Amino acid sequence: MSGALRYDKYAHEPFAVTVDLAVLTLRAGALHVLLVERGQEPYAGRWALPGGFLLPDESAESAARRELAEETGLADVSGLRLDQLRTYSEPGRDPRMRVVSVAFTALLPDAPEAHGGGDAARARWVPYDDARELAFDHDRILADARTRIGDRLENTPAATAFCPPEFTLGELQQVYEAVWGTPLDRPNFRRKVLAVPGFVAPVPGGARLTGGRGKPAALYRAGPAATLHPPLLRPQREGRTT
Amino acid sequence: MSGALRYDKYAHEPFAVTVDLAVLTLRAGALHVLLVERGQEPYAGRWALPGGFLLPDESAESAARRELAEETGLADVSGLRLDQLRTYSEPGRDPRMRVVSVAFTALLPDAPEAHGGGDAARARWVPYDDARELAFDHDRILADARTRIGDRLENTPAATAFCPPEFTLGELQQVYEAVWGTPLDRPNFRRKVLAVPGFVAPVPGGARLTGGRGKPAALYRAGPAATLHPPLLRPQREGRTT
DNA sequence: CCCTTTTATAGTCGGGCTGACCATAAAAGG
DNA sequence: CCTTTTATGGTCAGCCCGACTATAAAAGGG
Repeated sequence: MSGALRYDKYAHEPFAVTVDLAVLTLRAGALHVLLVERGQEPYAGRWALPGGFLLPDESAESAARRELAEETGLADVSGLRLDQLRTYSEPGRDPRMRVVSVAFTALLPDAPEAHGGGDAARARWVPYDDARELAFDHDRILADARTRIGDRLENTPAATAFCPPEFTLGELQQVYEAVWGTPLDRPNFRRKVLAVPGFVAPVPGGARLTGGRGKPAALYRAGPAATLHPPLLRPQREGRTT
Repeated sequence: MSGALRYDKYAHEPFAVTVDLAVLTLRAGALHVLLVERGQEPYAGRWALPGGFLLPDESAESAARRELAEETGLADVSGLRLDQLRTYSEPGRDPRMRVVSVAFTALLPDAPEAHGGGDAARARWVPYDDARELAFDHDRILADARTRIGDRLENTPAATAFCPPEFTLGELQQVYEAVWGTPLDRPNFRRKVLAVPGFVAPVPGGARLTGGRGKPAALYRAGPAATLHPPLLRPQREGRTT
């Protein structure tokens, strides 16, 4: 380590600060996560969440947005919503030195194929269940991200972030089913979604025809609500003591 | 700033990492927060949330627990639950240098008077509404903490953390009313609390007599549940577009 | 000592939401 | 033309909820 920082009357060791991103999308009805292949030690050749170091004059949110653009080549990063997940600071989570990492979640509609860029040797969308044995403590970060997203689906319109600008209620239901891992009753789901003011709004005149196999579904857009009242609670989670 | 850290092929500026604590309690039916008076610049003489720097070999959670013990002299810090709130990393939040701060919340039963220690010139319990114009961005952290705690009261037994080991349902209701800022109907509150499995359990044989003004209330202890099913939702929050 | 006040607790009742269904509509495919 | 598939509409009983009334058991005051 290089010199200690002088601050008040203490001498403080410096820390490296990074961001990690759990970027989730839905492909073919299954939850996928964006991973990059590490090019160097430690964990060379292992898959990891995209991320990187904070620059001297940017916030963690800015760094997360920059890294996302650099490592994935996504175009519309500016309009994308990033949510802080939590911060991981255990000593030893990076074998080389003290690294404190601020983790974020981001949700995308069905994704353009990612092309690795920046530090990442390669970038790929991986089915959530196949994303195991990641570098560092990224297994845990990813699990925390899924838990958090599942909770947010109950109280916020976050599910619409997985959908294109115009979507059917069937697509929205697929989001809930994929994230919660539970099948839902279609008529009841529709009734509850439409009962929440500001969750979704029908697009003025349209229905979707050519693609569908059955009766064409009505199209909706995300509504103005920031929170869902009443919430869309998951089916019976029993009271876990854990 | 002193030397930059060498990491991978980049040279990274070092950051100072701190923890800040929003420690809340209930006194006389009102929400109070633990504040310390700053002894030095910047913000000398201003009130601030307790906190401090991470040591080289401790996690943010460990640092938060240590700082809480040092600055308040509380005895039972080991059994106390700390929850990560979020991390604040905007450049300029500390006028001297880059400081990234991980904020925590902690909930206490009616509190032993805090005696300042460690860095803090003085430590005091301050009514939540009087805690304004704090140092740094602590106004915002404190507001975020209250929002978070309010949400947690809906889905977790967090409210019991404000109560002594044995408490009445009236005391528990005061917690909800103080945090949410809303009066609740007593019979309905009782019915809902008792309907949640594992939220509270009656203490084997007791009722509380001497202190009370009216009919003595039954005593309860916190139950084993980690989440509340069904949740105790706040009264009609309208769907805010914000 | 009685009566009022205060707090705890029990119960009631109608409306609304929920889950489990059943029914119908509108397309594609053979 | 008939089957399959998906979307959408409707029903119905049960539960939860908010609002409210009633009763019980203590303290306090005249």
